[in-house]
Amino acid sequence: MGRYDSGHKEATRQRLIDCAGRRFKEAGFDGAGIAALVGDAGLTNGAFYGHFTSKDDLIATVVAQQLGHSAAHIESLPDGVDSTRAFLRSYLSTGHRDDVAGGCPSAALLDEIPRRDHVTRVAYTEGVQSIVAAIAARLEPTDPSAAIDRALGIYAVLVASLQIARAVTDPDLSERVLASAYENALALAMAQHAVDVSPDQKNQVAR
Amino acid sequence: MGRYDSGHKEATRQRLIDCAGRRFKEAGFDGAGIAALVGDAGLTNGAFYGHFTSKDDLIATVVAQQLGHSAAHIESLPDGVDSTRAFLRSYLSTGHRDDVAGGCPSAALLDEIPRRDHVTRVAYTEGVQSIVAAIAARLEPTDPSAAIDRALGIYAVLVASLQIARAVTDPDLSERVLASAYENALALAMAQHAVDVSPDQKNQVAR
DNA sequence: TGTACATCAGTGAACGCGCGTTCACTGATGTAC
DNA sequence: TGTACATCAGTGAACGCGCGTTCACTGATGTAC
Repeated sequence: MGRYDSGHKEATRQRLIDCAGRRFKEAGFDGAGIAALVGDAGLTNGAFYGHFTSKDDLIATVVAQQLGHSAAHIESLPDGVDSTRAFLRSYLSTGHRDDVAGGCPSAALLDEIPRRDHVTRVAYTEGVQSIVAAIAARLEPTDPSAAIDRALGIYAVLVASLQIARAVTDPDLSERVLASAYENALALAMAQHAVDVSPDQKNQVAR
Repeated sequence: MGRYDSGHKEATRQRLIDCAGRRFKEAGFDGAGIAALVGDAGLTNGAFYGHFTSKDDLIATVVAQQLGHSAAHIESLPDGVDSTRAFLRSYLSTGHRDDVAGGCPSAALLDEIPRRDHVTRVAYTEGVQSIVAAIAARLEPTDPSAAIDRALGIYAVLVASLQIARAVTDPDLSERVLASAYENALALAMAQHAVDVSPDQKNQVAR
């Protein structure tokens, strides 16, 4: 046996993943260097390769865990409309907007995912499916398939609105983006689709 | 006078901006190098600094133009619901999904904007306002302020759905994301908000 | 109990590489006389 | 008409720098005998 008790290396690895999550969300995958995030975890750069085979390996691991946290958070929420409202409020709060490092991984990193390797994209795919399923489970499950479709729309509104609220320099506009996203997400969550076209009409539109 | 006719330098500058737009959307601001994009425009790297003071200067210029193109495109659309539907269809098409370099700048770059300098963020802010105003102008303008709120939601659904459709490895899921985004965007475009809460109720929710 | 050795998480200097940026230079053209 | 010079968009080698990655080494501990 070595100098450290069992579980020590695993704990260090987890610390690296958590620090990397914060750094990646703050600076992007390209913008966050190994030396910096390994320093956050209280190590020096050489230690990194005892835990991960490459930066891409770390990225895939971080993406899987971060999206897993999102899904687990939504699943842990109590049932009911009030709880759903509270979730939308907190997701679209200025606190969340201003906490990129600790916030939603999709809002911080989504458009960089398509540029990453296959393992990372698979991790993201599975994560999104879990999150959307968790949102769908909160909607009236009369039609599970329709609930997934609405959940996708809600997640899209949340993610892009947070992205826009963060990108924009005008504070009033930023708050308006968050406020209108709340209304729009709630509309998708509560309402049946106002436009309920028949399959025939759908095909006409698709043409 | 020099060796080139008047307008030559301006044309070269525009060529650099266009090539940079494609490269940035493909590889991200960090991932696209000056040498590569200057090569696309048929020049060598030293020529760059005759046109821009820095890479950040180029980025701000590209962001302003790219979002300007988005707004101009929407403004150029004919009036009417059918035209709106056609726009949503084409934005959410697999063709657009697979053409990152030629497609929507927000879908490709949004979450990198908050990390860029102030000039770039101001350019983005103004661009988003134009785009949202152009979308709002297509909605029944009974209440202009409410139209802006719905337009923000529509833009959010479009952008994030395209991002997700690009990130995901499962082709069926990718197409479903696009299809459900169409339904959700249309619902926001056509319907009055199903949940039309009074100010009092709003405050209760906000608590 | 004491000594020699194995283990292994972490160290830190060094590597090649590509980046953004600089700068002395080129060379085709227009202008001055 | 001919020659010398100014202009200026573009060239291409070079710069310092930080990146991801490698690797010989350290040193605190457990094990063997």
